Parts: sequence; C-alpha cells; structure tokens
Amino acid sequence: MPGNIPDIVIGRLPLYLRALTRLAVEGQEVTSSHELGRRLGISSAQIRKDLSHFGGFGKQGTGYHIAYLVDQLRQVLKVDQEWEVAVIGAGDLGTALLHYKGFSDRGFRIACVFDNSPQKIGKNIGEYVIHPIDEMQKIIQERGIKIAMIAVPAEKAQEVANKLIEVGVRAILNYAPMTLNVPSEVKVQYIDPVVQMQRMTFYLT
Amino acid sequence: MPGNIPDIVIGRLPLYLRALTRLAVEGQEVTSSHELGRRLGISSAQIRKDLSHFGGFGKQGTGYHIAYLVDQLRQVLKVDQEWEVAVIGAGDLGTALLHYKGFSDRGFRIACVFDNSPQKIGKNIGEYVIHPIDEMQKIIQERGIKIAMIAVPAEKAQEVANKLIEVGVRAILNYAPMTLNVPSEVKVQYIDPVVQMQRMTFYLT
DNA sequence: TAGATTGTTAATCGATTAACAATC
DNA sequence: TAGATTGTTAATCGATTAACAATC
Repeated sequence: MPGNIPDIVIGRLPLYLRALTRLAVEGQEVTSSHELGRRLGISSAQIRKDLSHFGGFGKQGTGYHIAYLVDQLRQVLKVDQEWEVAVIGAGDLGTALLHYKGFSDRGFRIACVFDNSPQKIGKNIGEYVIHPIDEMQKIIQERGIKIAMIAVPAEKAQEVANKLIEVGVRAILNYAPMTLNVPSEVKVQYIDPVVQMQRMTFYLT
Repeated sequence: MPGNIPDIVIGRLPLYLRALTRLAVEGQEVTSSHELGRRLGISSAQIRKDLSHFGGFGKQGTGYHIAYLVDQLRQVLKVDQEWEVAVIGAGDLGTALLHYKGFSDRGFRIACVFDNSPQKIGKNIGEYVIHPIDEMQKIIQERGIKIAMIAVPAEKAQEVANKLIEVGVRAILNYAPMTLNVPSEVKVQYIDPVVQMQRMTFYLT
C-alpha cells in the first residue's frame, strides 16, 4: 500500500492524529471533516480524500467517531507501538530532548544517548547515562534501533548519519543545519528553526 | 512582488541559502544549479526556475557566483538585517534556544525571554534575565518586536499567541504541539518533532 | 422523513520537468 | 571555436477542489 500513497498525504496524517487526540481530550466523541478542517486550516474535501486512501472511517450524516479514527490512524502510521529512539549529541538540544515528556504517548521512547565529550560521558541526564560515541554502533545494532535524532554540530552530522545507517537506522530526525546525503531506503526529516524563521521574514514589511 | 510568488518557492530559498553558505565556507566561489541540486536532492531545473522569480543571478556557461547569490537571497528573504526575536517559555526548550549560537549570523537575535513561573522570573539564562509574562506585551510593543518563538505547554499556546498578535507580532515559530488559529496577516511555522517522526514510521517495515 | 455528511469522480488548478535558444 | 550552463517556454504531472449520489 505505501507505494501508491503520496508522501504529502502521509505528511498530513500526524496533524490529523494530533488534532483528533486533542478533541478527544476535550471530551468530544464525534467530529466531521468540516470541523477538523476548520481547526487545521485545511479543506474538508482534502481531509476526506486523504482518509479515503486508507478506508472508509466515517459514517454519512454523522461524521467520524474520534476514538476509532485515532486508533486507525495510529495503525496506519505504525505508532500503535512504541519505537525506540537513539539521541546523538548531549548538548543543550540533546538534553532538552531527553527531558521532553511528549514522546511516550505518541509512539516513541528515547532508549539511549551518545556524546563524544569526555566531560559528558558517564554523566546522567534524568534517567539516562551518556554513552561514548564509540559504543553507538554496537548498542544500536544490538537493540535493533531504527530511529535516531541527530543533535550534533553540522560538521559531524553526515559522518554520524553514515554510521547510523550502517547499523540499520532507517529514519533520522536531523537537527543539524545541513542536508544529509542518504540512500533512498532511509528517511530523513529536518528541524532547523532558522530555516523556518527565514520562511516568514520574506512576508514581513 | 510577494503577492505572485508561490509560498512553496519561498520555502526553498532558505535551503538554497544554507547550502550556498556552506559551499562558501568550504572555500568554493562558483557553483551551478546542477551542483546545488545534487547537494539538496532537488532538480537543477527547479532551482533555476525558483531563482528566476527574483532575477537573473547566474551567467550562462559558468553558473552562479556564490557570494553574490548569497547576498541576493539574503535581501530577498530580508535577512540582510538582524531581527529581534522574543522567546516565550523558559523551560528546557526555551533554555536550549537561548543558548543556541546559530541565530546571529543568519539574521536573528534573541532579544528577551518570558515565563510565568515565580521560581524562574528574575533568574538568568546566559546573558538573559527571565521576565514575567505579565510584562510580555509591554516589552514587545516598546521594542517593536515582530517575531516570537512559543515554547510553552500546548494548553497555553493559543492564549500566548493571541497576546503576541495583539501587540504587533507577525511571525510565530510554534514549538507547542498544536495548530494555532491566527489572522491571515500573521505567519506561523511549526516544530513538533513527534509529527516529523510519525511522518517516517509509516515507511518502516 | 429531512438534514447532514461521507466517499468518490471529474474538473480545475498549480507545480515540476524537459527541452532548448541564448550566450558566457 | 567547443563546451557548459543559464533563463524561459511548453508539456507533463500531480494535487486540490467542487460537486453530488449514497446513506446514516
């Protein structure tokens, strides 16, 4: 199925899931493509079209049962399980990621953290011990970890990525401000706050 | 000019700028749409088309002079100046943002930080003093700040955004995991690492 | 039943790519 | 000159939207 579904559709599903979860927390049980669209700034037609790639989740006349749709979307996105994630880099950003409480109920759990600084190796951050980067490949391979977050300086990011891919990592969230070169079977997502701010300044007067 | 240029084109310019800056650091003086495209995983035709919206920056047969193109892109994106940015929320994430050194040479400077916790107000983070959130509107208005980063819990994000917009903020980088409701003259960009990871798990076997 | 909303088809809209004349 | 690469046009491709029959 993945083969014929546009990536741009997959990209919106997590937003639907997030908004639906929020509606559920607010105590609502049923919603419609119109209501969801209004909340997300997306047309109702697009939401129905997107969802229709995966099946008929709604009922004519009434809409979508939120708990059911959440469950289905979790299955589609494969976050009805908990993925172990490795964090590379224990600077300010790595530390913030380790402290972040928002991963666990959305399908992810940070499993380990690595850094190359002798001052940091062996130290604790919350419940985590910082491992030396030399042990990165061994540990990731042993645990079968498929997802990593790169929070190292830009100059080291490509090298780290290569090593991760070598031992089976297939999804990388890259916080380093540079484009990574990876084989086609590896997915990369980027977070660079400066890029996102530069996308807005153009519109400022 | 902004009116007729697709937003998706604007979205790629910061990536071009970032890659070009990197090439310059590596000591290169000239590049081509092919080389840039290879680095970014974008077709050369698309790069030429995107740039052509703003003028002819290259020379047939030779390509683009990097320093010149960097300069032009900075002007287009309006990051040939330094924008003051307000940070709302001084938790782990806010702290990481305040410590981050990568803003200043790309057009931004954090000007002030706000939090509502009595334990944090008045404390220092690096060179910054944490201001009470009650002073947020006054300070932002006085300084004429147009850009803010929201790093508060999801439940508070909409309220904070409303207050920011009230006093003139026109660009928001939202780290809270929720979609904001804003008037059309305000730009919002989102950073939610979980959303980005959920965009990759779909493709994992 | 009357009203509401889905899932889907066809039409529209917009973005990407291919190709090439111009020219450095 | 020969080779390379731009800027631009036209063709292709893909995504969004409008509309509506089906039906809860």
